[in-house]
Amino acid sequence: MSSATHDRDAPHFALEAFLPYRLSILANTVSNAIAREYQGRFGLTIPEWRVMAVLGRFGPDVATGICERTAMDKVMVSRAMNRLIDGGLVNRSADDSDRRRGITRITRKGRSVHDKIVPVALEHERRILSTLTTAEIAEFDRLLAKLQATAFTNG
Amino acid sequence: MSSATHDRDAPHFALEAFLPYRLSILANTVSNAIAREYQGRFGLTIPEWRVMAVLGRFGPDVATGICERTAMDKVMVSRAMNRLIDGGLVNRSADDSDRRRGITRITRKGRSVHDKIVPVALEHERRILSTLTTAEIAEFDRLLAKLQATAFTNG
DNA sequence: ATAGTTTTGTTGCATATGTAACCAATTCGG
DNA sequence: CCGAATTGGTTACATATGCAACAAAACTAT
Repeated sequence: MSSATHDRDAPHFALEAFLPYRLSILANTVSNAIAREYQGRFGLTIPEWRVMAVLGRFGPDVATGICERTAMDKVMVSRAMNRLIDGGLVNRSADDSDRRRGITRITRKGRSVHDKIVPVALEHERRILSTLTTAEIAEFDRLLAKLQATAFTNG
Repeated sequence: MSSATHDRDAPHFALEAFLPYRLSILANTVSNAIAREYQGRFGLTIPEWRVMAVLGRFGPDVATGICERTAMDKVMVSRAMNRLIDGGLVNRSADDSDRRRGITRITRKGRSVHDKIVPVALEHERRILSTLTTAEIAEFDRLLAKLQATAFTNG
């Protein structure tokens, strides 16, 4: 039978139910909202914020270390760090024992910005998750981790 | 006490546990894998594929309609459609009752490509979800929908 | 020592994407 | 009807991003 959906023996495909599509939409919606907020209130992009978050938590590190902890490639990290240096939020000094490496550390100003963003970020997360019960949050967390593990394995 | 994590009274923030970060990583991992596959096997980008999917399912439509059904903005849709026209997968004819509107329809060639991609897409989705049980898939689906609903509301 | 390889990070180029300006067709208000 | 606002879609420009080539430093192994 010929229905409103235009299929003559065609395989049926519903984009709006397709997991990669839905994941992409949700992640982009969330990311864009956060990006606008960080940009507006702190003048930071998301890559910059990720670098700040890692430096703020783990202390001085080299670009390669930041790459691993942020899942960003080295080009993105390099550019984000250079913008942060321009803004005076971090500084970099050569590692004397290996002068290819530049050790980046957060500045006092950077620490101050970092400490202002963290509560905003956590509040944002809380707001997103506020639609779920505690049990649902835990479950979503668990499923996300499971998916992430296999996504990386296959990719 | 001063631990390995570099915090002196600083708010603690764990990037790897931050939901927006995790969502972004997972969505990008999945999207990139799919994008490579569609590009390699069918020469389509993801925006192009979304347009094809909607035309294939709902039949001829105008760009504005495609925008709504794909959650892409009109610039992206315009560009994707023009590339599809260049490739001969869709064609466009002016709507005589409103000559601003261009009605896009899938061609025979486009339909053939569409019908080849759909099983590949579904198989990809199946593989991603293969780590979850049926019940978990249903639950993840439900939670995703809940999150999506509020994300759009707030955003 | 020294040539070849690996590591670290940057730069160049090509592509992707969003915002805003824009053009053309249509509708709306009087 | 006619000028103003609206709508459908494209183009221009500014950014963002990924890949590959690169330069410099440091290893490796003879």
